[in-house]
Amino acid sequence: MSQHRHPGAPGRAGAVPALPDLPEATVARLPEYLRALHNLADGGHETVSSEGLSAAAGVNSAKLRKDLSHLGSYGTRGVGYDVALLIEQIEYVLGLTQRRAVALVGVGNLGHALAGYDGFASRGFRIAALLDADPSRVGEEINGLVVRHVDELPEIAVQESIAIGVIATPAAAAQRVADQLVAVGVTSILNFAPCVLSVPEGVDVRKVDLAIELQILSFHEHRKASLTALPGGLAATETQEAIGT
Amino acid sequence: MSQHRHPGAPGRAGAVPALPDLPEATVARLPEYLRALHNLADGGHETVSSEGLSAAAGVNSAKLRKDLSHLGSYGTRGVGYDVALLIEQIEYVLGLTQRRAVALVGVGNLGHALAGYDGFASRGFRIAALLDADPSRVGEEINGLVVRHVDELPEIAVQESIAIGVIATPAAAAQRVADQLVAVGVTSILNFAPCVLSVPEGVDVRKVDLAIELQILSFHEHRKASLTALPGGLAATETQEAIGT
DNA sequence: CGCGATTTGTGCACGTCTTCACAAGCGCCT
DNA sequence: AGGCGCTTGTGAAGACGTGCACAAATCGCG
Repeated sequence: MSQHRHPGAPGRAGAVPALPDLPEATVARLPEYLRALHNLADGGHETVSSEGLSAAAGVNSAKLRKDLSHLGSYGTRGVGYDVALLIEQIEYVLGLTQRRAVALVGVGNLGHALAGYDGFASRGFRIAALLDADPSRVGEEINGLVVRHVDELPEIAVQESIAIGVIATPAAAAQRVADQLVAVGVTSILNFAPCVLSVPEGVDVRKVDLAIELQILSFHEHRKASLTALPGGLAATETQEAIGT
Repeated sequence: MSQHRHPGAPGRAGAVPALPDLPEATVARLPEYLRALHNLADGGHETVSSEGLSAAAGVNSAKLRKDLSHLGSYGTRGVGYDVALLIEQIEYVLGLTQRRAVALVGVGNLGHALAGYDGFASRGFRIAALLDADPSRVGEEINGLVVRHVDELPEIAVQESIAIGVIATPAAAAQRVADQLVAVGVTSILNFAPCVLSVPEGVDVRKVDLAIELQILSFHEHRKASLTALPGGLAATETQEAIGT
């Protein structure tokens, strides 16, 4: 594919490709850059400036340049970044060069939607298994996959090389599922259940709580309301989403 | 007792009490504290120490105390925090004393699930309208609500006092929907579409992108794999990923 | 009534993240 | 070849967030 140098993917047999030690904040933005870059590539752009890309990703351009500089020097001064090369680099760093297998546990309301969400497949992931603890749900077919019982996890994990577990169960069941996932060697968990998971060191958990997002918005609504009600108190406190057009 | 002013004393109906100026990081954690507090209250606890609450919320206890101190002084040294009082205070600050009406736009795969998610109702929100641009979806009934066409938004917004808009449409439609929401006065948007929204100043947008969460986990998987490959080389799972040449 | 056990609230130091501003590098045009 | 305009990459400064460690406050008990 590329005759470009691969600083992140050296051919040295046995050597570990030195992953740059990226700041967490940068890691969290890379997927956004990646999405913007794919859009640009689809639009026929071959290069893009930090200004252009940062606008497409909704961030400050200096921040974007600093983020990218952590990956190495893939831009050309006076020109910008090669879109295809940058996509390749970010995908490599994010570990998306291999399609990771995801096990989704909990096929209720939300789980159903996640199972049918094609954004996973289109961005480097493969839902390899649907699991549920409820026997009445086992056997159901969703999107071409048959729901299996969560106790089958050990065999499935080996068979499918599960890399990531997604928990979409009720809160009460989440910790137990997390324990089961950890037991079969899963070290990355995405938790949609509204509860705190306790996992051993070395296991990464990310949490998505839909109600929390609304509550944060509610705070800002409340705050905006109280500000406009105050006489002469129009504080210019911007939030982070000022994306000019 | 302290003669502290109670910024959130819910007794005062007319005047809007000055909201403390909270750090964003604190605001983002308050909902988590609130959830933990509700659990404690259900469990019969009347008071809780910062140590106990922080464990239940999965954070450092010093951080918790600092967060709460921003709300005012609602703890008692030597005792802890009054659970009921703290719930009341946090709910007040987050603006949850009134049940906010949410309009959900996009009743596809994900939208369906969100419409049926009872976590919204149980945490202070009311899904007041389901909207879609697709005429073939209009009229469908989900969870007791009938899907209406998105062009009816203006009337619905007034009728239902919509406070928050949730966008669960495909990315291509999201900006248009956002514009429509802003046009009817919505100033808080939760966006599930994988794209950047451009909105006028004063409108808050929060974004939830499920694939991005997985990609962040993927990075850490990738990183862990490259690290464990260092000593002795047990990385049978991921060695093939460093195909460079 | 005073003392010790307990827990909050916070000053301080440290690390991370953001943003500005600009030198260095690159390509194009004359 | 040389100059000019454009863009990257980065040093430095400041804002923000975190966590330790401890004084101040409170309760219970003898």
